[in-house]
Amino acid sequence: MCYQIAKIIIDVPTMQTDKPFSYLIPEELKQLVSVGMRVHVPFGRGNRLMQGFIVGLSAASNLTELSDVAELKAIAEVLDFEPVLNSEQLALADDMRQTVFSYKISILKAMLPNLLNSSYDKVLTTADSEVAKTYFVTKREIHFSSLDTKEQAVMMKLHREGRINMRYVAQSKARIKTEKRVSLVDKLALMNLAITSRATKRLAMKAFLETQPEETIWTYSELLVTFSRDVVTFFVSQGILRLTEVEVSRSQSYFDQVTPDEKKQLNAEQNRAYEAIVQAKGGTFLLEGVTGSGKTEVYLQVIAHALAQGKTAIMLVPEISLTPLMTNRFIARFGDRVAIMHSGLSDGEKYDEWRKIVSGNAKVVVGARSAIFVPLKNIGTIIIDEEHETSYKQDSNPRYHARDVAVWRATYHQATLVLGSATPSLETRARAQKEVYQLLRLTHRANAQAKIPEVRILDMRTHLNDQSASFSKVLLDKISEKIARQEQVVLMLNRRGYSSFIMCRDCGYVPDCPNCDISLTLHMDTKTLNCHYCGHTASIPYVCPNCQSKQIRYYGSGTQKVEEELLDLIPGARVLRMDVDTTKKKGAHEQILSRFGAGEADVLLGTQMIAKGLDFPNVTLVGVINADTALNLPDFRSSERTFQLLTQVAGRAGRAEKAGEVLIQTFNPDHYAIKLSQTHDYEGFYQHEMAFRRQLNYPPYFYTVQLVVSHQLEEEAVKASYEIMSLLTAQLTEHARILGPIPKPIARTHNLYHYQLLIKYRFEPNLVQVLNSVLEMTQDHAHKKLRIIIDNEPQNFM
DNA sequence: CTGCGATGTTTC
DNA sequence: AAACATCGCAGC
Repeated sequence: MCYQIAKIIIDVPTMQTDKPFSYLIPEELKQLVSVGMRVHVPFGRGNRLMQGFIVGLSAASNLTELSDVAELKAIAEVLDFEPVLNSEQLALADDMRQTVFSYKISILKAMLPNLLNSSYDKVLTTADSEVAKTYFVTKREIHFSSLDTKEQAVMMKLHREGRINMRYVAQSKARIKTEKRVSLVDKLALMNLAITSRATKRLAMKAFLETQPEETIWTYSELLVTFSRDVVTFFVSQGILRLTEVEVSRSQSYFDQVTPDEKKQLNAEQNRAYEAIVQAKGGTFLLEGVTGSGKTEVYLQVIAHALAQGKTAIMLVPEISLTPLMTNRFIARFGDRVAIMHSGLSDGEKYDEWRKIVSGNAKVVVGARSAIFVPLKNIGTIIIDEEHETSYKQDSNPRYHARDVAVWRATYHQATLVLGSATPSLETRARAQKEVYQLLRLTHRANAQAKIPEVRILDMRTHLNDQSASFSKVLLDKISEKIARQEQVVLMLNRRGYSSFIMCRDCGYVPDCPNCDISLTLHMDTKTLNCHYCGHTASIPYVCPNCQSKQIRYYGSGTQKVEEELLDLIPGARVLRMDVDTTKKKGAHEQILSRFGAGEADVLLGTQMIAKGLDFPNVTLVGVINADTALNLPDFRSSERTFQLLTQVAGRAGRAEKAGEVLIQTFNPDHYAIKLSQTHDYEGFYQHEMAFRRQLNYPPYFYTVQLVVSHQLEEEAVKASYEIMSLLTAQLTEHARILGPIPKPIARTHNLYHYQLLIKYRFEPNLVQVLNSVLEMTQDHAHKKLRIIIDNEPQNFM
């Protein structure tokens, strides 16, 4: 069969272009192309080159939609020797298009490492000698993207006048890793260089360089350890040092540092779960195991079993748990058959890991959400740890849930799917109840000496402490006691609703973002006020714009403030703080944890991020400063979140032979989410919460779809959301409930007003069709500038 | 009538 | 997304 025409999805994410376009396959490419490859094709009136994916091939005779084959344009370039998307991934994308309301191209791109996305540019040349003299002095060609907007405007004008030629280029991004090197090129100049005695840093570097022979080469980063960037730049500008970039390989070295380990003996419960999973031919399991019950060991052995069968495995963990500590357990067990996929990797490293998977060298993939798409063949098992984590749902397009993709892929491969958690999501637990999933329980800690910690709830209304807003006396005394016994303490601050800001002490003025309905966040590192939604920055005022007072005070983040208070109350306590501020730098997260593990601090104070997976035997006290801040959020899952968080963090205490204690401070001691976490009673919580969900028709009894309508003008947003609501009411069955439209909790961001609608339904055969008609409606003439987001099973309502 | 900016249309 | 077409309006 000789195919002449390729169906191609173009890299333009709009409704109108969300369909395959037909292109001729030039004779010389006929042997090269196949489905799943990337190509560059001329697109649109200007024939600019765009990347596309071949999703189908056909003979010319099958072409019915166009009258003349000659009207088709031809593929310009084939980018791959082998398809980058296999048939499974293409089929998955087809199905996801039906459930995830996002464009096909966005779904396809989500499946691939970023490096495989082309970058686009225009190259300018000129035959006009006058233009050449003014603009093309140093080079014959100019890359459009290298110009600033003013210059770009000039070039556009010259192009319109026909004095400049424009050529489109599209490029698959560079795959070469480089490293900056610094070499000493002119020692003579160094000797003659006069530096004033006040420039001590420069003098220090000069003195150092004088001891080095000419032609010495350092890596840039190595020099930066001792000298600041400014100083190095100074010597470069003097022509004494030269900066160069060299290619280096991204070879993985992380396997060498890990000592291999052997499988551990499973206890009776673990073994029962293991046997149930490996005996099964496919199907989904819910592994509900208390914190510390050894779920990971079960996962490891399930994976080992799959490998022994010649199959492969995907292991998903939440991004935040994807630490070297965690991945090393997999590397220790499976060696270089493991590929790691997480956001900390550079695009190049991700690409290398992806290559390792495509080539078949990796058999086990450990990664965060997006790792669910990896092109492993012959998958035997997929495991999702901490399956209740909301980070498995992507909160930007394409809004897929990794759990749903996992179910699809497990079915495709007839693989077993294991969902593990100490506190499963209600949706999952309910499916286990209905025996859609098979429920397996681990009720004991794997380490027989480790006991489930004792939890005390402190009613902050009766434990108020005049010395401190954050700490009750009971908690303070306990912390001091533990420090005295040289044991360690983990303190968690439920951060939601806290961030640093500035406020006028006299009139209470708090600066807010001009584009969004939210106050600006203080960033001490840049000394600016930033908006977390739209990125707007403003400088810190010295004088209150409202009352001209100079009494402007800085309010630190919750953790910062609590740290200050703690140091005030227990002088000499060694505290490590872990929050967004202290973990911004790459590797900072691990560094803090390893310092704490090494006993360099008595107290680890942090936000939610310390609730997961930490395993420090010397931690005997866990304190929760404010258990309830998430409880009052306008989200029907707030109780579930609170219960999960408290249970997770309580699990950090008493991991070894020393008994652990947990103290939870709260203003809502009678709330069931808090009370039931005291007894680690997940099943009790499940029953209670299910009754609540049933009463209010929330998931898992009902499915939900959220629609968010945004427009610059509030009345337009309101108008459109009412139109959508009437469309929905007319087309859905009378069993569907439509809530709203109501303004979003943060009603305005990016200068757009947001209104939301929530559809709750149990069975709506036409739902996909109806929602697509909503999408079409919003593309209408009358609805320009209207933005709409359709979120199937939303996880966040903020 | 010319020249532009804003707005709309189309992309195999 | 971005080029190109079209519309409408200011300036002569």
